Amino acid sequence: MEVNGARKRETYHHGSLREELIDACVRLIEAEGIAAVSLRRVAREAGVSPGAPYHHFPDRAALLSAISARGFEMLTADLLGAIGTPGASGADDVARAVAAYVAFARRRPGHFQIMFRPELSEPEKHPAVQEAGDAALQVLTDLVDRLGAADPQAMGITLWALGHGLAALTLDGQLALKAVTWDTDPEDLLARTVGQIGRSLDVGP
Amino acid sequence: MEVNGARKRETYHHGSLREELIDACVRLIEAEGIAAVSLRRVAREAGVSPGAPYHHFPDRAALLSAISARGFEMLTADLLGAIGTPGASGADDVARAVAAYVAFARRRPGHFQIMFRPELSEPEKHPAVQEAGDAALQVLTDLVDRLGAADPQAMGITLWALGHGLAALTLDGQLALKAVTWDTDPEDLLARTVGQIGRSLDVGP
DNA sequence: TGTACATCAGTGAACGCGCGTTCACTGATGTAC
DNA sequence: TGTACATCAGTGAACGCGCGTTCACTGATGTAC
Repeated sequence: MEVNGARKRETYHHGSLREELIDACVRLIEAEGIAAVSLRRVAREAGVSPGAPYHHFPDRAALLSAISARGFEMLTADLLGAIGTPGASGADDVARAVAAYVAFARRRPGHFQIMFRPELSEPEKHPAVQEAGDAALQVLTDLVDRLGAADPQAMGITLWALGHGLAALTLDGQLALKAVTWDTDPEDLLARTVGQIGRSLDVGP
Repeated sequence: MEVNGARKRETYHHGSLREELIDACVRLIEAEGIAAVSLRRVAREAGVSPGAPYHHFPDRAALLSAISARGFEMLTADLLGAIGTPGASGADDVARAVAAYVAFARRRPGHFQIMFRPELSEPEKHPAVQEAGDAALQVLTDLVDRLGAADPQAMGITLWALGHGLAALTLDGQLALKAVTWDTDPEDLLARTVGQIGRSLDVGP
């Protein structure tokens, strides 16, 4: 029944139920897909009763938007880490940023899926999500700005779209399907594509 | 209650309920978002009883995958139309294809959202969806192949990711949010980005 | 250290709801003669 | 043209289910004195 990690507590109070609910929700998406997510199910996975989450989140959307905001923060950190290498060229950094974006989506598919399903997390009610999303994009626009792009906003959006599109197609399984059609290895196809982007995208100046 | 077009029939038989269900579902997503979609609701919008759809689709996923397949077919047609202009340069065609992809997503947001939510349409049960998706991508790889790309597969995926990422960010409202942050016009930001892509993406040879 | 008491964080039963799907049925339509 | 009959495409009630959320409750914990 439970996906993972749901064992009896020996104390009445959980101690860190808020964190545990977040973890359980992410685990659940990764194991059974986003369609399996409900507050009741997440509570069950965390080993508590259906009402317990309401002591930590006002409603379902609040849990999901907490996950979303944290996801954007982690993405920001990953992007910053990827482009920090000293001595790397501009093209290197662009390819690294795109690769980091895709890697994030693969390593944290649960977060990633919630981040881009606004109908679930109702971000209009949770400004922290939007701020965290802004910060992630800011990393990309700062990068292309530093590289002398003529229109850093447009170039930043381009990078974001590239990373996002590649990540979405990978997670959806579309990339794997094409790999089958072309009788090639999906990992190799992805690596070639990221490499291609680094070589053929001219950021400027 | 009903979103649109749901009026009393004067005949007992509908005549074209299959088409009407598809239309009603697309209309519903566009009006209330994908979270509002259920078979019962779609039937209500179409003005028939909850059991009626089962004379036309074996289950809910079959309706959604019919929409998905049709969406991919329309996308393929749009892409072919966009790059058919005689005398256009390679860079023109690349920008045109990306613009057409985004335009499709905006003109048919209902279709687009279903096409890329495989957990709803269960494409593994409906091979027609995958074939239609393959055909759409084929247009892009054929294009870059014609332009002499060194690795048409990688370049085709790159174009797809660009179009897809831009479309997804636009539909999610992320692009509009950034436009607010930057105090600029979303339409202008999108147009600049598409133009940027045409100028800075070097397809080869 | 002990005790009274407020507060916190759980339980579990209950609510009303809409869902996907099934089924016996019936009205409308098409076909054979 | 009329009639018998098969088939098609609806109806509407019913099924069991899981959902989000509420609520009175209770066990555990923290604090003041």
